[in-house]
Amino acid sequence: MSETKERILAAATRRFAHSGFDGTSLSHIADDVGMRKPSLLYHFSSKESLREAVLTQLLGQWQTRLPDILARAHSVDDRFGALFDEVHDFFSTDPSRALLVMREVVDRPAETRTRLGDAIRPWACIIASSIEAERAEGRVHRSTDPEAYVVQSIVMMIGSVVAADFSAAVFGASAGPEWSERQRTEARRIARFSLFHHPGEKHPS
Amino acid sequence: MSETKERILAAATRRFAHSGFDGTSLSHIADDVGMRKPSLLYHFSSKESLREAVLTQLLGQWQTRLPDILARAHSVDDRFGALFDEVHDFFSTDPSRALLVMREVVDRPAETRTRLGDAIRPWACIIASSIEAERAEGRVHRSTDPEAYVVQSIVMMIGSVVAADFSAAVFGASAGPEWSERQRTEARRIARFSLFHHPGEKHPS
DNA sequence: CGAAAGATCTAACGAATGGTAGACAAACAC
DNA sequence: GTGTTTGTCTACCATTCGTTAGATCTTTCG
Repeated sequence: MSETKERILAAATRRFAHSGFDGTSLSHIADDVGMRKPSLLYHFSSKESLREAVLTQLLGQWQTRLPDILARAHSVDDRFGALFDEVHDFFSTDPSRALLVMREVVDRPAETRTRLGDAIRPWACIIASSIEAERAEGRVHRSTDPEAYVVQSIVMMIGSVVAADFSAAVFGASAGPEWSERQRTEARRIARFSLFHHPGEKHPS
Repeated sequence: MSETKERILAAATRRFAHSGFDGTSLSHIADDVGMRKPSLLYHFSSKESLREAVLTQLLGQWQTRLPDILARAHSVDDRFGALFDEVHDFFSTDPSRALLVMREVVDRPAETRTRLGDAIRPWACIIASSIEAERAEGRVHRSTDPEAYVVQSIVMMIGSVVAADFSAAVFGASAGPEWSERQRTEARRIARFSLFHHPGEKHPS
């Protein structure tokens, strides 16, 4: 892919994530790149094809990182923490990813069910059945619903990234890496404590 | 408010939630109500004022239900479960509410920080400090970050409603009340187990 | 050099959008 | 009855949007 196309794609990704597809005009993107609208359409034949390219790139990045994620989840001692951090990092290092996923889900439900669904289903099912196995052996809470648990975990990761600035304002905290880190830590703690049995640490005294 | 205005407001709420503000034209809303665009603008002077009215109504519904929520959270034995169910019900009984909140957060971050933030801050802080108190007395996990916990809980409730149809498709489940109920139950379980100490139920034998 | 290909530009088009002007009709006030 | 208010309409306007046509400039290649 030519360097120009990549710059257009980067600008479009940022704009679509930030303002939404309908809220972004080709002129906006063209301005970001430093060219005129028709020049942009020379590289991408239509606005729709630009959306396609943005989504394809996002899913590509996801598929590229998948092996790393699964490998680290098997090699490391703390499989759960490693898996959680990897997935969370994918979205938090570039919040545009979280915003794009969320916007696609709500703006184009039908298309997203197949396109995004197919990309997520494999490992979502693997993780769910893995949790189910642990549940059968009594290592995770008996009342756990593995599939619903996976959904809620993903929702927490994406949602907390998307709402980071807003949630910081609610509590009068300054939005930034510190607040994001608190969210990440708490999300991981919630995911872990709600899944595994923990020794009662009541009355630490 | 006149009955006509209410019908317009209802249609606008549905459209804004479903297709977004930018993705909705006044003609769409007018068609839903069964009138022409200028007639609609007779009741709401501009599209922006319509958005304002939709948001005001949503916040009004929230403020109206607040007393019930807090009252039930104090009268009932299971305060936590009652509070969770009340808030969750608010969004799940009318998913448009969840969609609208989310869209406002991502589409108009600056305005939302003050408008929505002011509406949520009071009780979010109350709950957070209430959790903090329980934490100090050792009734909730010591590692809990109360403010971050509240954020994650809200994110779970809103996010799982917004993504309900999509998540059902991922796991091949049929989207519907059954799937929603599984999500709600699991979200509540996650929120509860990650907050309170629980007796080890390992090896139930 | 000269032709071809690649990339960007200006100009414009058709469609859709938010909004306005003003006619028209029904309901109400006096 | 007559005037006024209320509500809906048709027609239109200005703007913006995605897209196309075609000229212009640059680079490549023989």
